[in-house]
Amino acid sequence: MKETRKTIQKELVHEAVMVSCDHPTAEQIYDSIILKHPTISKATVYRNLNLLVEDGIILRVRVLGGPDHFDKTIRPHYHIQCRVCKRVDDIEVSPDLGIQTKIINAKGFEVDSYEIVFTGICPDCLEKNAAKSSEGAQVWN
Amino acid sequence: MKETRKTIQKELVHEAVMVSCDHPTAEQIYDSIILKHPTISKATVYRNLNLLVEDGIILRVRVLGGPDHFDKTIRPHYHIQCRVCKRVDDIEVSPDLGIQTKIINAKGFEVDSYEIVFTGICPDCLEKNAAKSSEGAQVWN
DNA sequence: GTGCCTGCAAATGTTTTGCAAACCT
DNA sequence: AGGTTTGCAAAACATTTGCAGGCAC
Repeated sequence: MKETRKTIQKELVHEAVMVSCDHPTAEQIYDSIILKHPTISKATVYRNLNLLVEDGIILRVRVLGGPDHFDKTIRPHYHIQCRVCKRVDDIEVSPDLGIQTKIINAKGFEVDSYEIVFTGICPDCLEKNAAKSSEGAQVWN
Repeated sequence: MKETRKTIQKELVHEAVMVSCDHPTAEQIYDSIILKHPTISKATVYRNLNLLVEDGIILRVRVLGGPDHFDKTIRPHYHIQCRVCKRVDDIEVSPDLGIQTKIINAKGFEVDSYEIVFTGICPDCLEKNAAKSSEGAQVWN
């Protein structure tokens, strides 16, 4: 059994994720910590995020083609990323998808999990586009 | 309308994807081409893969936490990645998941797409583990 | 001949790692 | 004291980009 020590840095990283309302990236977590504790290094933030994920205290949200985000909510749920501003948010699917691994023809694979990442446009960016397009500008395609 | 020229390199990249039985990464495509055409550069492989994806000739398969894979099969389908050897394979889901974007409570997001990536263990790695564990070794947890 | 495409090297962005010093228990 | 953790810098990894020369049309 590996010993785990309590350090200020570990506490700060944990706190930063717990306090966040969105789903911050390692970079954003680093930026928020450095305001109060300017000597912390980015490597330490990454190391502690990995420890917290391993211990099941926080969730790693991988998105396609960008940095990982982190989530204080452990309960199983899905995520959506805005394709304009890259923000990640939780998503509830109703009714539950109920993907049964046994109904999957997996070519002999033993399926243990799946992840769904939705892509869309967030309310803020929808609104910004509505404003912009009324003056003839096309913000995205 | 942007002109598109026919080049040997473009042809080689296209061919390499079409000939593959698995779902190669850019690196693997580069490795296979360089055997017959040793002067091609990796940047050219990446550039041509991007062009082929843009033109809808091949599919980019993004997996979580690793390099992109490429797929000659355009028909919509899902993918599974072996968490041991990282191999990607096609997967058929029956019945169709039928995720309706309108039944999703998306917190005001306009949902336009989703991707599902399954994770599991491929037949080859299952077999290898069976052999190893009979002699007391644990290959993975 | 125009200008897209290539090869090379360097840059980018994200994350990990080697190492010596500092810290926790 | 002994082993962990930190901070820093450098490496690792996947991919993109700037540029000068080459090739397609």
